[in-house]
Amino acid sequence: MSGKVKMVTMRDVAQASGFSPATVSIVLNNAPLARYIAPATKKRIEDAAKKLGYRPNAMARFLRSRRSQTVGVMIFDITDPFCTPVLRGIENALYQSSYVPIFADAHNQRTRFERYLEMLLEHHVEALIVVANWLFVDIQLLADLSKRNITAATIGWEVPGDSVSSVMVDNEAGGRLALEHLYHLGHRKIAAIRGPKMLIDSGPRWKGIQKFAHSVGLEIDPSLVVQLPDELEANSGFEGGYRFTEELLERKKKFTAVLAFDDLTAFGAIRALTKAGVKVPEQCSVVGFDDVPLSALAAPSLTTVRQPLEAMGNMAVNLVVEGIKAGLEKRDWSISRHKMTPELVIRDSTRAMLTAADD
Amino acid sequence: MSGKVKMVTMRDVAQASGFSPATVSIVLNNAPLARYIAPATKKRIEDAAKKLGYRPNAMARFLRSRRSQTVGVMIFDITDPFCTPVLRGIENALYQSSYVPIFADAHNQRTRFERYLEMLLEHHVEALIVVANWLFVDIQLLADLSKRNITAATIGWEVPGDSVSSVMVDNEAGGRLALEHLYHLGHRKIAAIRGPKMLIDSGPRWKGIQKFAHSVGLEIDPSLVVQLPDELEANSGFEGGYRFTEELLERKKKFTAVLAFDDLTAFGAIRALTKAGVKVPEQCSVVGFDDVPLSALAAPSLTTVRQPLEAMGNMAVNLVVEGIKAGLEKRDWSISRHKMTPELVIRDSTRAMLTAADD
DNA sequence: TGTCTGACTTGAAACGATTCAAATTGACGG
DNA sequence: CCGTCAATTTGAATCGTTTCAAGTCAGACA
Repeated sequence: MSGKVKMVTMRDVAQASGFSPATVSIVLNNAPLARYIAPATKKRIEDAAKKLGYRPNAMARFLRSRRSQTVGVMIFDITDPFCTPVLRGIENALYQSSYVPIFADAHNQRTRFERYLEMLLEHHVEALIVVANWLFVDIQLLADLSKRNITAATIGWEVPGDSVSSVMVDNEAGGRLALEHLYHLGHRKIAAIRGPKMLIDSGPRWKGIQKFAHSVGLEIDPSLVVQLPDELEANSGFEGGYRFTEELLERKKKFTAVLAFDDLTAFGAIRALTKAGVKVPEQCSVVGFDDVPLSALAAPSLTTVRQPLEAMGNMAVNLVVEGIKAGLEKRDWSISRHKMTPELVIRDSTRAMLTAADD
Repeated sequence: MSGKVKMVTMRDVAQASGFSPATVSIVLNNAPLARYIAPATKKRIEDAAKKLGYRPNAMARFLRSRRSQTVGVMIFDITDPFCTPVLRGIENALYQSSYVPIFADAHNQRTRFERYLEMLLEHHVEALIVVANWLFVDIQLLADLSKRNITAATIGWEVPGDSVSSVMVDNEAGGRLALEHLYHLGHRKIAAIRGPKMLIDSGPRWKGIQKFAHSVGLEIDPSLVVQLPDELEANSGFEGGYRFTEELLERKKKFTAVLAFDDLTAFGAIRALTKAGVKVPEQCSVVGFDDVPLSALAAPSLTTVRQPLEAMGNMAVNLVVEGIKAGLEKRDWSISRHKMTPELVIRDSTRAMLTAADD
């Protein structure tokens, strides 16, 4: 149908401008040597390039310069609403740095993770960013990357050793914020749905809660505490929240607030409460964690502890870009672990206790 | 830190196995010529490759064979919940075909779209898939792609001309399903929030509604119909739904159901109704369109017309993969336009009219 | 013995860019 | 008129694969 358009190569630009390919390369890339090129020459070359519609061939460029302008972005499950803002943050920061993201979604499966890793390596990504929030697969493989001089960063997870940078929220501070909020609203009988043991976030988040409770002399009734099981189903948070809230209700112990492990869990809890005829927030407050996008839209909108997801994506990119630069300049460089500060977002799912209440 | 690991090239495999690079290439790619290679040779080469941990260099391969194993995926706004399932569908299908997606998010901005297009071309993607649901940017540029022999497909939008395939939902059928449902529940005073004029979906969806109304002799009161403005804000659907429902309520005309343009609009409507003290679904039913992931989780969960989003992503990939194949074999090939059938998903935001009602 | 078949393998030329060491040029001081 | 120097520009090698036309070689056949 269409007459195959011949690709415009650097040769063509050289011919058109009357200089050699070497010069063209130097000018168009603004290489160090460009300092010595006469301004008139530069102009002629640039004009020729524009007129011909020259577009550098990223592949050919890589072959010589070892730079693919490409970064692997491995998401463990794009279906999880947590991931979208993070991805946005990553994408945006990469765009600023003129890198192009190669997208991989592991679907929470180890084999898929491995195969994608393989593919990313074949495509010679200059760095790898892994978003691994709700994840039950070990990612030790990442440690090997540093051997190949590929900088890597994880978001929402940490890899032991000193070869992978990471960006996480300060879970302990977040846990504290959540309980503090309920406490100040006057709640004392507080149920809690803890995160699965295997999740890295669960521990610190709970610790923050306990610390605050202790600091104000609040006792958390163990019979009002449940823990999500280790599962890797998508949306298992919602299901879990629903099921365990039902269980809490069946125990017939009174509570006026629920501290959910994350937003999805919170939605599950709200659903269970509503179904049981308990009005949120009138009769029971619920607070989540993460502030995934739908939390603002849901009815009632969710009070939650916000992770700065987009900023975390940004941060991870900045880290690996620094790593890439260091590698190029053969500078020393060491990984870093970032803890971002969470923020309480107050919406409609929590409410102050009526004066009548307490004990 | 780490001792730079030398890359294993095909040369190394050749040396190790005692054959020439040419033979190695033929064997490892299972090229046509492999028919003539002795089985013993194949085995030795494959063993050597495995032992050395050989990994083909995608870039070098491209340079010669013109195959990048790469497909561009341009999303107009990943923040829109509509996009996630589509992306999942695309990713999954590409993975099956051993293509790697290069991810681009236009943020609904023309300049960004153009720049990304440029970058994708530099990376020599073999095809391009564009997800463009809530989009106010013209994508005529896509037509140029066919000149470069790059097959393209759009999801949720159509490009005039015969150079770009497309996958859309059958909006007219969907509109019909929505109204039909409300009608069968006994609703007669139905408010409608139409989509923005510039959106390609708005027209057909409304047409489906009107056709059904006409077929059962239902009159849709024009004073109960509003139309969303042309805006490109993220979540403008939610805002719009909220604002226009408030407006409808102010008009003091009674209605028992709302036909929202899409799910986000529906959530906005529900929020406005709830705020005004109108209970959903007890006093007013609301039906959406799309079935974005959060529709199942929200409270009340949303009755909606489902677009098979993941399948649409799949479909688009199949189309472009066929296009790529045809191009390689120099076969003729022409684009196609697919209309997927929508499906009514009944959840908790709609309810049958009480007998007392009507007129 | 010489030639002819297959049946396998391979040499060498691309592909499009980058990178230095080296070439060219013109001017200038001696 | 020559040597030197600074200011520009370039030749040619190289990156790792793929691709055919062409090579090798053992045995079969005349």
